[in-house]
Amino acid sequence: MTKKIELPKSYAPKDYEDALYRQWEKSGFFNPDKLPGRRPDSYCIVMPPPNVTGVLHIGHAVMLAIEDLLIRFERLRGKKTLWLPGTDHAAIATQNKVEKLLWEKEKKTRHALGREKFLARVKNFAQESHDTIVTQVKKMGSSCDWSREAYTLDAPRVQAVAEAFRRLHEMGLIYRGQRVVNWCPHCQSTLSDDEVAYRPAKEKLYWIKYGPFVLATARPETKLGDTAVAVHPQDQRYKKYVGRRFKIPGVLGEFEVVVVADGVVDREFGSGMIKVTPAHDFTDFEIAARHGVPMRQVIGEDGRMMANTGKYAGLTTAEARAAIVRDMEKMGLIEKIEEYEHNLSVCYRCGTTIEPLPKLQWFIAVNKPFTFRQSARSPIKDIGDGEKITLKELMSHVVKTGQIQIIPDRFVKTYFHWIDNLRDWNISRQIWFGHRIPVWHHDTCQMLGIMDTMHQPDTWMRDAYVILDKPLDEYADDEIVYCGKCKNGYTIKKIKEGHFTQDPDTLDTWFSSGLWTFSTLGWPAEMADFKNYHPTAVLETGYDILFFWVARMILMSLALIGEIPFKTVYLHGLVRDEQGRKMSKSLGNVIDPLAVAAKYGTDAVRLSLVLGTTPGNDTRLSEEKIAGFRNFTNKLWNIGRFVLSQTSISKFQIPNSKTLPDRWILSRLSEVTERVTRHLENYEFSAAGEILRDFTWGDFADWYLEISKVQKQSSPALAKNTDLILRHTLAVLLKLWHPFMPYVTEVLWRELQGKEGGLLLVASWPAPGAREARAEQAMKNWQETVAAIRNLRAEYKVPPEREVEAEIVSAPAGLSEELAWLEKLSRSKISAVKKAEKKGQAAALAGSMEIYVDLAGAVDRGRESARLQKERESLESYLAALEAKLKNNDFLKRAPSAVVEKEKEKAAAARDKLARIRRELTSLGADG
RNA sequence: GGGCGCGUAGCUCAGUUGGUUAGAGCGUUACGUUGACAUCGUAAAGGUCAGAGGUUCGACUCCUCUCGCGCCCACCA
Repeated sequence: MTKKIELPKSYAPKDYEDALYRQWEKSGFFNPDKLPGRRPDSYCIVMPPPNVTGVLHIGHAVMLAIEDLLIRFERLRGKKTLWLPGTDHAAIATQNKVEKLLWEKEKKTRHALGREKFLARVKNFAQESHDTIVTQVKKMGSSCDWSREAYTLDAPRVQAVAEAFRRLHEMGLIYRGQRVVNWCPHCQSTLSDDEVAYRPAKEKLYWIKYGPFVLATARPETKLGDTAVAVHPQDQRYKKYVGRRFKIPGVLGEFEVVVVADGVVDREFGSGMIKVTPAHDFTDFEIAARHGVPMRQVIGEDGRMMANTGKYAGLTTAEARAAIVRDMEKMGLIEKIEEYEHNLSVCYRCGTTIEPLPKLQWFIAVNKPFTFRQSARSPIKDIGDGEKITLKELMSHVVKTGQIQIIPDRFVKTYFHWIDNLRDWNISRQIWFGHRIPVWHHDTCQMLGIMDTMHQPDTWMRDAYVILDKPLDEYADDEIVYCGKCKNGYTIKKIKEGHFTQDPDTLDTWFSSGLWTFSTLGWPAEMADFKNYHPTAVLETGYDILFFWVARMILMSLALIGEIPFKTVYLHGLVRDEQGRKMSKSLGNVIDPLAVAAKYGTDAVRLSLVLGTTPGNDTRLSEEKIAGFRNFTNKLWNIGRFVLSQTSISKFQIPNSKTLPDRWILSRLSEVTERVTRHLENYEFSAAGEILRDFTWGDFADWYLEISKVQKQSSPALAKNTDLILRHTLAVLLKLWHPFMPYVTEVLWRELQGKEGGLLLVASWPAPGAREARAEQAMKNWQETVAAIRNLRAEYKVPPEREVEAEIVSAPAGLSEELAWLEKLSRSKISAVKKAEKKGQAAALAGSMEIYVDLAGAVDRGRESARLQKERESLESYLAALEAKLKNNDFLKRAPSAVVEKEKEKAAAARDKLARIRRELTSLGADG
């Protein structure tokens, strides 16, 4: 016998959460190596690393809730589970943040501070931000293994990045090239295509006289960099000009262009002819490349006109545009100006208009075949080791063949579409914070390249370097490296003496996060973790970074280790406010997950983010919703409180002798266990949670708990058995709920099991027991009986304290055994009769039973008959529909026989019920 | 310009291979403090599943079109 336990009346999360988390952490069970029992199967999720730019937001909370749910589920199922946490240095985002702070507080730019000092500031900021985030991740109850925590910019990851760069370069996938890139004049950096956002803007379209032609342009200032004119190859109007050169009068005098024919030109837009500015437009750059047209850069990295633009030099592009238009008008070169709307390319971080510029950059080639190397233990299906293939082909292959599954699957299409449009990935960034590109340029060759500007400097310069994949002082002085251009060997000593200069650029932040699934597991070293956990099981993240991140991880993993990074991608939706707007600080509609967790409990917040949501769809969150789930955690708490305070045995066995309600609740529990398990396996978290909630609140609390009160008063033996069922059901429920709401379940588990019971965290997932269909059906009838009596009571406003008398006609066998609880729950005195004896009773139907409730003269006959007539009508139309269906030969002939049978049964039941209602009505009429 | 998603009860959303008299929570209404829980209980009202066609014995579910909302991608200068 254990002593009865007293718990507070309502659940106060803050009294338990922190202590429990510490207890979990201390137990060591977050670390898969310390989990108890034999665990042959590994299961690993690497956490999408939050940026060290600030604090945790509600999006992180969704990510943590779902991943912790998966991890706890699989841990309970006996897998060796690793959830590997970490943070992301988020290069541009973090640098911008610190630059902004620096400017606000000290009115200094990063250049005023200098690279080293500035980086020290960023490092401090990142550290503080990291510490906050870790505390917050813990607050959410995340059961991740902190002993393996990683950071995208810590020493092991720096090593992995350098190694990855060197290997990809060796494979011929990384190259240096002169290309027009997205340049943000504010961030002073290039951006990848995905970092460009679009903003609709009203702009002017200038129709200009262009030598013998007229054409339309939105950017007259780029005329200074024009080197060609392009038309559509099939355009009859201009065919005769193709290949010819023309002198074009301009604001700085005449210049020469060549007319080329290219398919990208739209004959319908403008005059069907475009001016080509290879240095400042992506399309133009490609046209120029296809036709060997020279390039002339006129806009600099500061977003201003360069020295070669005469009197316009130094003006911003906007100023230059105004000035040039004015000058052209004077020269009579402007034909007309139209208004039109189009999408302006802007920096997704700061909103500044993008300037396309030519720059020497590092790229990853996605369309270049390379020699694919398979992983020995987890090879990619249907691809041979050593096969020549492009990254694009590989990336679509693994998704097309289902080796990587994306949930929800509609994103597969989006993924393919993205791949189809993918261009070489620009990985250089002209910012300071991040992974420095591990390349040292050979100064002599660089000089020769620059002197050779008349030719193509980039082809010369792009090979003039060595790659050093570790810090300079880790090399021996006499080690020799070779310049890729002059092919001469140089000692490290020479490099130290300053004959080489390190590339000033850093890598795109997605380069390092692309390695995340394996750089966190020890790669490039062949560590046990890497062998045990790669490929990882699931990558869970928001659909908004499918391209940025998910696709990059697939790319890196395939190229570098010949494996998929994860088997399943689960994409959650974005959390919006109750009006469906994005949460943002400026709108003031953000819900801070930690604030609401403090107010309503972490479990409630987690439930509100998981239930009522579907993958890939945005959800609306309100405090009311969270409060609703707080109510539920309290409900569970009180269920636990009741069981704990009412039961006085500590055993967990199911008794041999069981009542109908006992058999019913166990059967239902089996069904729930089975369905919840299946839904969780299928990533249907919401469905699993709803089934559990309905069972917990409905079947268990509303019915079984109430029935148990009656059973416990019946006999000592029955009371003991009831206790066993109560404790068993609660124990199973706590396990099933644990992945959703770890805290309250762990507290109740401790109270239920005592110290010897161990932590719920590492308990075992329940296996469904046997189902008892007959018990479920019988119970359903009795529940309907209770509901029918309650219904009539409510209808006639019988005060709750008053007991009524009820007669049941054609009650099935077994009524006497259930009588006690039926009477208690319906607050009635029930007797079985052959035929209703008393007058003035209200009637209802439950299953095959007819129930009469004596309302002691309170029955309003008119109302009673109106009620029955209403029921009759709906039943009649229902039956009519069924009968029509059953008369339909096509239905009988074509529908599966099981369906036909089912419809027949329904019709029979309806007919029976209808007959009885009609009887009621006549008796009601006869009485009057 | 392409592509995707959404439109189901007043609100937020479920609805798993087409076969229920279409469900839940919140809200509303009525009654209620019966020793776990008022962060609660019992019961009720509330939907021509955006609209129009089509396929089918049968459509919330599949197809086509229309309307409304949202998102993503794109080299119309």
